[in-house]
Amino acid sequence: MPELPEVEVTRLSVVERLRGARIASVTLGKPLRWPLGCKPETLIGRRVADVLRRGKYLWMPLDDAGSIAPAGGLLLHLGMSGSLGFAEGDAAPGPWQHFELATDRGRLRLTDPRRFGAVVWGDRAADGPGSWPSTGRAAALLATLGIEPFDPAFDGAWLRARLRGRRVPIKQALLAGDAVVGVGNIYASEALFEAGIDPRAEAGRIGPLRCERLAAAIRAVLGRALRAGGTTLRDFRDAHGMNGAFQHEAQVYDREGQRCRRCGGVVRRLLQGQRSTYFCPGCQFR
DNA sequence: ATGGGTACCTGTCTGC
DNA sequence: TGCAGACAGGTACCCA
Repeated sequence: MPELPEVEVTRLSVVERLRGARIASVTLGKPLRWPLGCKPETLIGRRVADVLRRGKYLWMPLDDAGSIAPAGGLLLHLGMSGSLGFAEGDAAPGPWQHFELATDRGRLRLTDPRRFGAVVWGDRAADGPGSWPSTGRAAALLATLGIEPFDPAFDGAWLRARLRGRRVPIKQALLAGDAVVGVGNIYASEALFEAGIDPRAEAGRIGPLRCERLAAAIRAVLGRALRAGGTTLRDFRDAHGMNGAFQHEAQVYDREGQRCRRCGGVVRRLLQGQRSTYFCPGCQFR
């Protein structure tokens, strides 16, 4: 579900409350995608130092509280159907709430019906540079990620260099996340529409000018989605329970058979790598 | 190295 | 009404 805008909206909705919160207990429900990777007791008594985002991951570095335990934090992924929220009162966890971090600032819960999400302990060097995980699974998950789309270094030249030689369709290259992060199935279709590029175009054969347009389109679309509070197709909510509104702004996503808002042609759907792609044949070219 | 397919899991909707 | 099948925002992993 959540692509970069939804993850960032989620982050913004929890960061103030969690920053400085002291962990009192950890409760696990059904297994998520990966095991937590540490004993829950390891977390107790530590404070959440911050809530950061990298791609579609959230990273919560923990103060080590002067304990003998290793320095580290929690890496969260919302998968396809995950969302975060704070439990009200003493409500028992719902059937889809598989992780709870009880703190002195409230009880953070991950709700995730499909359980493609994850919460993973990440080690970081106690005196290492920065606060990101340095070893283990959490570090490995972050290691292959591409550039952040809002990084000033991300532009057409960067994109073109990362796509060079790749023969997969551009839509699939964007989803792979090793060139630029955060673009999922919705925003890949939307960005390609905005850039006027056919999703079937060979990634490595897109010229400099069109790469520039695509990089700009990715930033523009993600920015608009962020300002709209993300996209809520079904279950996405931020931690305040707010829906996103970008689905009303989508030009092609989930609009198969409807009129293109730009040219009046008919929006088409096709399958690429088992995922639906939406595009307008009248506005997008190879 | 790249690319294709499979797998994980559950809910919802469509069509027969 | 029941039921099978398709499909859903992600991505690691295995094999060619």
